[in-house]
Amino acid sequence: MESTKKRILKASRNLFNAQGYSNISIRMIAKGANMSVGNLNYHFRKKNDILEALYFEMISYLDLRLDELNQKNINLSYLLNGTLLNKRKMIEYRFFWVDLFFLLSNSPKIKKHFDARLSKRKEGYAYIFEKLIEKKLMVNIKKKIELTYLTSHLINFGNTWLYSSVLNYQIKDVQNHIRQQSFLMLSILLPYLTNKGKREFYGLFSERVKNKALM
Amino acid sequence: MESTKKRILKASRNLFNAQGYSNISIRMIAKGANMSVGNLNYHFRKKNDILEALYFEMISYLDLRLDELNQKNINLSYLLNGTLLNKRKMIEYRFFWVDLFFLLSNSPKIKKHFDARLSKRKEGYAYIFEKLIEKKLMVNIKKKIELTYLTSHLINFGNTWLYSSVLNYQIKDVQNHIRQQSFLMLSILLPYLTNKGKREFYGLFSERVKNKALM
DNA sequence: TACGGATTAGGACGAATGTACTAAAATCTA
DNA sequence: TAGATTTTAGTACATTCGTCCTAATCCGTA
Repeated sequence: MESTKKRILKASRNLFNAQGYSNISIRMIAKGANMSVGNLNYHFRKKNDILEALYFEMISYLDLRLDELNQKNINLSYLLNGTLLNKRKMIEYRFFWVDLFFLLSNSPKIKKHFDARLSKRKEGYAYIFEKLIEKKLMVNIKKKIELTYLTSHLINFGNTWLYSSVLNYQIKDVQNHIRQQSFLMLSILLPYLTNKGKREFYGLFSERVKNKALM
Repeated sequence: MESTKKRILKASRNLFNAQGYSNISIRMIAKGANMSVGNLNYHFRKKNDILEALYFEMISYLDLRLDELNQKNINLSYLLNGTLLNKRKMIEYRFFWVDLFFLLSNSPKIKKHFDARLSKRKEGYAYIFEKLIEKKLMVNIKKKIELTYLTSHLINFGNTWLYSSVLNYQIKDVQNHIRQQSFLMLSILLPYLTNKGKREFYGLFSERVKNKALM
């Protein structure tokens, strides 16, 4: 029972990632999961139910990380690792991030959760800034509008890096790509780091990528 | 003859913007343009032909601006105005930028042009940086990797700001939204501006938005 | 072993899609 | 005005889609 559902979700995810949600039919999923259409329909009455199950599979992981934020020791190394973990999970469900607008407008349930998550993410970044400034890793940004801009850029990057990726590159080495994109994300913060912060950033940088080309 | 094609394109654009390319059928377009399906099919044999016509309608405008870059006097005011113009055009064809990945994968012709455009855009930014540094509006970035990051952020923002917008906001006042997004885009450059550059930026800022809230 | 609910398969249904075809109408040209 | 070409409308076609329905099968339990 349980394993059949998992089997369906796994097949769906693979097919969605390969060809996009709209291009995959119920019949293709059934074939991919080695079962009949009727059986598939027994476990998931609507195609949308599969989408929602996959979304919450992914987002519960991301939410967990967001909720734990205030128990963690925030520094650039932690941020990099967190970003790597998030991006790894996102790329497992990349079909979603590549088609975000369409999928959100087709599922009010997902849309609702996604919207509520936005304000939590903003709070998360405010907390991160606070801690980085405390540790003298980040400069104290005086102008409030600059802080708002910075937050927007980080949030938008989180939503769109995969979308941008599929537009601009053919991703060959997934792990390497995730590393690149994580550094690219952190680089939004870079000009607002103190010298101490910048040293930490470039330390992580040379440690992680070493002799790998970044572009 | 010519005006019939225009009528079809206009109706298509409106419908695509309102409901998305995939959700609009040939029959709906025909109804929107006050003509029969048969007639529509006479002017555009494939639905894809409409998409391609719309794309080149939009992109030829953007390409024009890109090609003229080296004849222009580059400063922050020029950049802001250019960004405003581009965004205005993009929002007229917003269906495209909200569904970019899907549409690119469905039209090799568009995909090819889009890819070729990427390197031209990179060159454009390199030219802009050069001119801004010459005029002591921007600091000379020593680390090459930082310059690469900066370029990526600008290009990705250009591709995804509309995508982000529909995710996070309900756009009510279009003109105001375009202004906000243009400043948000310029703010990517902000930490790399000299004091002179920063003054120019905030000068434009207070001049343009005055008493309008930005967020 | 017999019963009953859970699971599976297969097919049917109605709706919608993009495109092709045909004939009528409108417009242009000589 | 007569003939030819372009434009228009209406319909047909084949396909695909998500979902529903029914009957067969499996499997744990009494």
